[in-house]
Amino acid sequence: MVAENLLGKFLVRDGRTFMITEVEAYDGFEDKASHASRGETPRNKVMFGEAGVWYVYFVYGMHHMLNIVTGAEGYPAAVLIRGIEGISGPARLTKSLGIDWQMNEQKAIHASGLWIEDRGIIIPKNRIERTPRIGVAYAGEEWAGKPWRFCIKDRYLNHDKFSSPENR
DNA sequence: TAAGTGATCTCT
DNA sequence: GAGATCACTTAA
Repeated sequence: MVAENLLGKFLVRDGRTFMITEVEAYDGFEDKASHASRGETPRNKVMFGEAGVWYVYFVYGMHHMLNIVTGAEGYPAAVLIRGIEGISGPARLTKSLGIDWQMNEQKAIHASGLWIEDRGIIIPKNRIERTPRIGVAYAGEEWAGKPWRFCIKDRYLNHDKFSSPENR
């Protein structure tokens, strides 16, 4: 799965690099927790496009969320970047990196100012925690219960709010 | 634990 | 057009 492989890669923004520590997958037409589950709309159309493109949207009247599109063209899938080294929480992440709607539909390449680098770090399976996704209870048990959230179990990363997943 | 906040989607 | 909802955070 693509989501799991993003752990340990680096998010690069304006010359600053941050290791990705927490992600969630949203996959396919059936996934009731995904914006794509009710068909293509102006907002989610980027999820249906090519992989390697940012999907940024605005929720709760104040927060931007950063996702990377992963599926094949025509198949809606994306990974929500929920946390990076030193920062936990998807909205805090976008806020501190200055990411907003302008990044939506941009490619994750150097020219866009925001991209992902593989520096050869491999996170051992036993340091990866799998849990249900956060904040998607509305999707019903079947989909909200899917263990599609991945984070690095490392008490020395994200120690500020690392225990927040249990709070749900 | 609840309120804040506004874009987006669904239904009139 | 109106009303409900929401892949969250913060302060208490």
